[in-house]
Amino acid sequence: MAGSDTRRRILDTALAAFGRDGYAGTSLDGLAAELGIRKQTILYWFPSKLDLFEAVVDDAAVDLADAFDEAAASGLAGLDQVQAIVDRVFRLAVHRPQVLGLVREVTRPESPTASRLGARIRPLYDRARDFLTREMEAGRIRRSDPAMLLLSLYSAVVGMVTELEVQRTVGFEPTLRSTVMRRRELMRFLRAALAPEPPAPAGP
Amino acid sequence: MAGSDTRRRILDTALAAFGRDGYAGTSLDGLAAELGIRKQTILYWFPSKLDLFEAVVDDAAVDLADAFDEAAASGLAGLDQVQAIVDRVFRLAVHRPQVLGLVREVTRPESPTASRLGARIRPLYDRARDFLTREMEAGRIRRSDPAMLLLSLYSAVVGMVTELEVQRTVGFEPTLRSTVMRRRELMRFLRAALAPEPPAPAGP
DNA sequence: GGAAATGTCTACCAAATGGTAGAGAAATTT
DNA sequence: AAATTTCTCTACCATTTGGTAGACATTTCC
Repeated sequence: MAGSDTRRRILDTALAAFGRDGYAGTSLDGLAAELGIRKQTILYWFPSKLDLFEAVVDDAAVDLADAFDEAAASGLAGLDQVQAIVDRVFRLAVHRPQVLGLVREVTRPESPTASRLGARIRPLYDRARDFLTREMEAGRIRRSDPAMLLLSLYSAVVGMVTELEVQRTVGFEPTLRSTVMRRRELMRFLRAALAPEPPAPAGP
Repeated sequence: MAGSDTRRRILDTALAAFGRDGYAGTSLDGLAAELGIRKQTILYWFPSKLDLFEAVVDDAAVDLADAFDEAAASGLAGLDQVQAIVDRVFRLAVHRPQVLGLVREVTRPESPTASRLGARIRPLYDRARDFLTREMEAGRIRRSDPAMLLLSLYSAVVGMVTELEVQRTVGFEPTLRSTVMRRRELMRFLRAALAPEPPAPAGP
C-alpha cells in the first residue's frame, strides 16, 4: 500500500505546519504544495481540515505519552523521577520540536479545538499532577499547588525549547554543547524550585 | 473628535481578538461585527490588517513597559525587586489578560510579524535580562543563565494567567481569593528557584 | 483478463478574506 | 452660508479558503 505512506507524510508535514502557523494559519492548499500533491489528496485521507488536525493531535499525543511512559518506567522517585521525565520530554522536544509547537497551539484557551482536543492531552496532565501530589505527600518534593507547579514545569520546558527554535530560525544553529548546557540550566532551576524545604532554615 | 474614540475601541477589541485567536485567526469582518461597525471603518483608521496589528502591539507594549517602570521605580533589589515586577505584571495580566495573550502570539517563532515586531518587546526583554545579570553578579540571585531564567519567569507568569483564563472560559469565575492564592504560590515557586545558594549546604 | 477497489487528479463552487473606490452625512473652518 | 475636512458607509473586486463531484489511472482480487 503506497497510499499509507502518503497518509504518514501528510501527518508529519501537517504537524509541523499546525505547530508553526497555528490551525487558522495553515491552509490545505499550502500544505499540499509543501507536499507536492493536490489538496484533494489530503481530503481523501482526512475528510476535513478539522479531522486532519485531530488526527495530528492524536498522533503527537502518542509520542508524548510514550515519552512519559518510558521515563516513568525508570522506577525513580521524587526529584530524580522528575528529572527523568523532563530529560525525556526535552529530548523529544529537541528531536521533534513540532510536537511542542502543537502542544502550544492546542493549549491556547480559544483554540478552535481546545475543548474537544484538550481531552487528548488531559490524561497526560492528570497523570503528571497525580504523581506530583503523591511525591509532595511523601515529602520528596516541596509542597505547593500541584497544578500550578506542573504548569510551571511545562512552561519552562516549552519556553526553553521555543528559544532554541527561535535561535534556529534566526540562523544560529544551536550547538550540541549549548543545548546540553541549557538542559542543565533548566534542571538546576527546577531542582532549586522543587527541592523540599531544608530542615532548619537559617535566617539572615 | 468622536472618531478618536472609534480608533481606541478598535485597538482594544483588536487586542483581545489577536490575543485570543491569533493574527491569522482574526478577520476584519469579524472584528467589525464585534464592534458594530463596518470593516471599512477599520481600514480607514488602519491602512491594512498588518498595520492594525502593529499598532495593537505598540499599544500593548506601552502597558507592559509602564508596568515594568512602575515596579522598577520601587528601588528594591534582588528577590524583592523581582517580586515587585512579577506582582506588577501579574496584576496587569489579571486586569488585562489580553495583553499577555498578545505577547504569546507575538513571541511565536513564526509569527507573521515576529521579526519586525519582536523588536517592540525586545527592549523590555533586554532590560529585564540586564537586571538579572546585575543581581546575579551582586550575589543577590542564584547564578544561572539569565536569558533562560527570564524565559522561565515569563513562562511561569504567562502559564499561570493562561490557566486563570481557561478557568474563566470554562465558566469558573476565579475568586479573588483563589487568584491571590495563586499569585502567592507563584512567588513561592520563584523565590525557591531564585534564592542564592545557602552559605553552608547541609548534606543528608 | 475482467471487475472492483484504491488512490490521485482536474474541474468546480460558495463563502470568506483583505482591500479599493467613492458616495454621503456631519462637523469645522473660513 | 459656503467650502473643506473628517468620518462612516454602500458597492464592488480579486484571491483564497475548505469542500464536492467525478474522471482517470493503478493495483488487487477473482
